[in-house]
Amino acid sequence: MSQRKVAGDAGRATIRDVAERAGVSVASVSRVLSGNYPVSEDLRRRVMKVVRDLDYVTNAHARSLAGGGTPTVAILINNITGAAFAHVAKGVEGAATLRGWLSLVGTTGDDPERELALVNLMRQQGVAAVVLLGGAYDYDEYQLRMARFARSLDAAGSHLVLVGRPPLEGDVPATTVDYDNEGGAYAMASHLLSAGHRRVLVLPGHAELTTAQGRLRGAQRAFEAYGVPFEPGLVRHGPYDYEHGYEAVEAALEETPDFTAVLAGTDVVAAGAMQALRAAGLRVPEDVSIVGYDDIPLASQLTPQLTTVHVPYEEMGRVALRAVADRREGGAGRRKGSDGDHLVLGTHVVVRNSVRPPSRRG
Amino acid sequence: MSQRKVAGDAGRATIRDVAERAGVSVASVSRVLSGNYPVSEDLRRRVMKVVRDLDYVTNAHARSLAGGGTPTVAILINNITGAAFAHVAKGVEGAATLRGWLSLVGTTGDDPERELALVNLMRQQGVAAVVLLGGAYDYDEYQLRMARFARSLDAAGSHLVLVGRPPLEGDVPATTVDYDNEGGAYAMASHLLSAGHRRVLVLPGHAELTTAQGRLRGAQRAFEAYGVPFEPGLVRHGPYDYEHGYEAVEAALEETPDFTAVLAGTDVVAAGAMQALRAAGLRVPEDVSIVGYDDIPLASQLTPQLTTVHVPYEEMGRVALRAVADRREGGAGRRKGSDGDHLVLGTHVVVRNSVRPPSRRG
DNA sequence: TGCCTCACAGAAACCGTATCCCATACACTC
DNA sequence: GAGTGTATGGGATACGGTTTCTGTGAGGCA
Repeated sequence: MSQRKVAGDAGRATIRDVAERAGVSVASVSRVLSGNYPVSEDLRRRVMKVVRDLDYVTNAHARSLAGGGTPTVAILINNITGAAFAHVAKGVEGAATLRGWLSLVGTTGDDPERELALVNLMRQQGVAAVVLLGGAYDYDEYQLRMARFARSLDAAGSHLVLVGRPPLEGDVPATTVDYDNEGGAYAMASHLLSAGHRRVLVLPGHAELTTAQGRLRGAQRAFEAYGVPFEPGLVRHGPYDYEHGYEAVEAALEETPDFTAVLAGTDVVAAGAMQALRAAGLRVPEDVSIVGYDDIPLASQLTPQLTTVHVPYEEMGRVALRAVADRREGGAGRRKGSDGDHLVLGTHVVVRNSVRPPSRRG
Repeated sequence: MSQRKVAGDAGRATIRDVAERAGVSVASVSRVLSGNYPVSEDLRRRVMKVVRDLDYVTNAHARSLAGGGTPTVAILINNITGAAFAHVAKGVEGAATLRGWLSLVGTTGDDPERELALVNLMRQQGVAAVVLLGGAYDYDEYQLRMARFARSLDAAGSHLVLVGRPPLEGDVPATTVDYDNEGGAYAMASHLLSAGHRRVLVLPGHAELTTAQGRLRGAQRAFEAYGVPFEPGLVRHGPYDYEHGYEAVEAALEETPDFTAVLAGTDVVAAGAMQALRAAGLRVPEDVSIVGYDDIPLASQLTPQLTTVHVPYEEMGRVALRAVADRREGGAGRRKGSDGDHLVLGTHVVVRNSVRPPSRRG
């Protein structure tokens, strides 16, 4: 009698099918599977056998609708291809999996419209948190947008986490996980200065990008600390990509060729810069020293291996997830403005082979 | 009266809240929002205003339980950090977004247990398809595992897509998107041979990895075509990473130092090989030529820029999603063994600066 | 032996949305 | 002015689980 149902089953088996076939109630099956209620060994065995026979899995949608369900974190990235972001995603994903959480990844392609659409989509999914990665432009509008997102998610019982972005001002329900951008740049610049370099080409990134601003500021502070005048003419802004590194060095060799070192805002920019120097017949590090920022795998795969600033991307991801999980377990009604809203991780210089004392090439 | 509900609302607003506040029925709200049923302009306005006021979004779980819902693709990756995989993921994600589909990413960490767990998790989520990326070991067990996955997903109305993995034998409901692994290796080896190289160090990858087997086979065929004896002693197997490239070259320089070119199984392996050659005082490409495989961004960021085989990773991702979408729209009851189960994309050699005719170093 | 407690199983009430089926109002036609 | 068709809104139900509430048999104790 129940054979017909099972045989002609086009879609997936339901909990009712399992119950019927095992000769027990639906409630019992649910209890065996979720395991949060005592059941007799006999019942468990009978149910599990049918579950295996039917290759049954519970319907996650129904489950989460009924109140149970796996918590989910959404990770929103500008560009899944960026090496740094991949590491953060890995950290989040790993920590999520460890707790049995699920993680979703969406890419925004640097488009604010898509970012908005994705945040809403994630809200529909009822995610426990939305993790936003990557640098942000245009400080004022950014603050407004993010504050709206934060409140909107908060009202829906979710939470916004900003990773590698500037923290939000005022009383906004969001968590920020950041690293010491300026401090890393300070240390990196100090490293060059203490090696004797005085004329340093600085490629901090886009002027509007907060990350670039921090890195530039750190470099400036180091110059001040060493009593070396900082030359605005040796600063060149541009995107964080290989091409910019190449072109910036090309232009600098034309206009201000007396620099003895390059302080790149990113390892990828450094790779481009290195290539341009070589194309101009200059040796690295004998003629020109060069340093990067981020410590992605590329840094140790270049020749010479790149001295750079290690940013704990993967740990940032883990920390972000832990912050969300703690908040969720530590009771929902957490006080606004409580501590732990802004976590800052440290960075450090990784010394490899791309820096030498300045030559007298100039 | 309804004020109490709205004001004290801890979680998110429901469609009922919206209906009540707008003074219409739940059904009407649903119809306004999904837009697949005629509603009067007046009704639409009233409902939309309340939706905005309450910042309401529909519950995706409830929606998909009730039959509607956004199709979702799951992407399962070994390691999110791998550059090639990131590009496939990007292709899938992009194509999915274009159709309004959602995409989920999970990482297996090369662990078959986790792979199984993830496939089940995705089955629970009711995904439209599961896309599995990356090379696979152990041919026999692999076939069995995948066949089980395929049938299991198929029974649940979902579908398995293998990308960059060997196709399944027999009558299994799965789609494979592949590229011409062997052909690319053949072309790459021919490139070296036609430049005059005869003693070539080959680093195809792990011997059990099907990708490595294909690349090795392609190289062998090229040697045969050129009438050059293929030396098994110049083949060194190992993982697809930087360290293997370095160590393999180090060892080869010790044992069989007369090679004039390196045919690396991967761009990353090539990077390691290049570094080891430099460490031994050899110049690339003046003393030793070197080629890679994959054409990831790294290839053009090395010095010299790497000649390599371009694999259309992103397109593979797009193609994979298109295959799933077509199948889903083209009626569920597609005949088994129908065409389109195995799609093969072409590759081509990208010539850069890492190959020269052999020197008489030896 | 009778009563009470405990351990477990079943029935039923939700969770939030889509949709089927029916009711109503209005415009038209004859 | 009655009858028919069309456009649109509402009520009820289904989706597949979880959980609360209730019921029942077995065992412990007097």
